[in-house]
Amino acid sequence: MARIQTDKDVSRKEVILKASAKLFREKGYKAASMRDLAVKVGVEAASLYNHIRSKAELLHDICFNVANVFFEHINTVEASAQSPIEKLETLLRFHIRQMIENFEEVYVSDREWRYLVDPYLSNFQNQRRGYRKRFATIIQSGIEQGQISRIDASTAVLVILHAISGIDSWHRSTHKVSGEELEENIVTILIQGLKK
Amino acid sequence: MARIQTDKDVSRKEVILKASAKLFREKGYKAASMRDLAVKVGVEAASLYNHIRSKAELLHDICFNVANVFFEHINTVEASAQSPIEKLETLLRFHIRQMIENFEEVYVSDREWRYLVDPYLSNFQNQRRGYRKRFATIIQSGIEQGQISRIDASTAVLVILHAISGIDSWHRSTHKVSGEELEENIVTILIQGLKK
DNA sequence: TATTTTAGCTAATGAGTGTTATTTTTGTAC
DNA sequence: GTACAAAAATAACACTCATTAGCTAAAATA
Repeated sequence: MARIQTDKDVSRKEVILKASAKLFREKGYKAASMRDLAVKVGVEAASLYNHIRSKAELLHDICFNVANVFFEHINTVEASAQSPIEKLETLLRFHIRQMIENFEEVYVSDREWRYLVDPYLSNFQNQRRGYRKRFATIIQSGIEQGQISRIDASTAVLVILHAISGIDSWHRSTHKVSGEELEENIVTILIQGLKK
Repeated sequence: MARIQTDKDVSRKEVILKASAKLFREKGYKAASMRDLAVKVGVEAASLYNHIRSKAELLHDICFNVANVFFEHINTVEASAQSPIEKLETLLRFHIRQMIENFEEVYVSDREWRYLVDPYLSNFQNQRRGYRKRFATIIQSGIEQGQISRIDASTAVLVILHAISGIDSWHRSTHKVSGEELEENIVTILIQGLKK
């Protein structure tokens, strides 16, 4: 009988959550089975239910944990005294770093959220829409102040956010470029492209 | 007994293929069942097998049809007399237009290819790698000719290709921006960002 | 019209799914 | 060592899945 390993403050649920993020990223939420997860954790499938309520709960926790991190960050950015284009760069760099440092969770939250069930699904979609709107508002004020060239702000948001999600390919390929280099390259391409 | 509707030259398999692309885009390959597909086509699930070999075959056909279109296009671009940055713009515009006009198939090929099974999976991955390499080579020669600023070419490819996949959100949302506007916006952001 | 081919149906199969109730084992405090 | 709670295992459940077999009706061909 193999117990779930837990170092210090890490609860068994957190161990399962971490493993599920990796599994969902590798196979996709629907294709990942609780038996797969059990193997990763080193335990029988049914035993997982001593610590979690359902498979859906795992996805839910991953998605909303990630969403909260980004929401807290944009709060501080909006409250700061930076210029629009500086704010934009701060947001962009935060996204890139999150994608690198917290890869599995951010990736799952980005690609698998659609398998959330209501009411969490609608909730998540609303949050997502809200975030993008606030992002677009920053770009819009950059345009109005003449710092950013006259493009459709919401298109710019889509381009930026999806460009960042491209990091997954970098993450999987053999890391020929360092995280710092990657960050600088992306910032160069996207910020320069927006500057007037 | 309800027959599958076919206008003139469209075979019943093609009707099923089209419906499956839409279904796979909406629900994801794994979450989409043959019973779902049967409903969409207006027939019993088992009847589908008079025209197709398997669910896997549908995904395979979608992915490789799309891949072939892009391969043929990059062949003509490489053979053309355009400058690197013009080639880049041509490729970019083609991607955008394909994403708009051929949305379901391109989207599925982009997001669901990982559910292909070997040997098709490896095959597809190799093609994909090859395409990106050729894309990166064009950017690289643009850098060497001083048209494009000195960034990592393969990162630029990732940014561009993923930025385009962001169009799905536009496609789903209420089309507030026209296809042409969208194209111009994206080209502005990405090409200007690369120009020296 | 008679015959063959195509395309649909119903029914069933076996494998895999998330999850549960129940029982057994483990670690810990007295 | 005994008692107790936490965490594991076992076995089973009700479902869904892609796919096959066998049969029938409709369409195409002659």
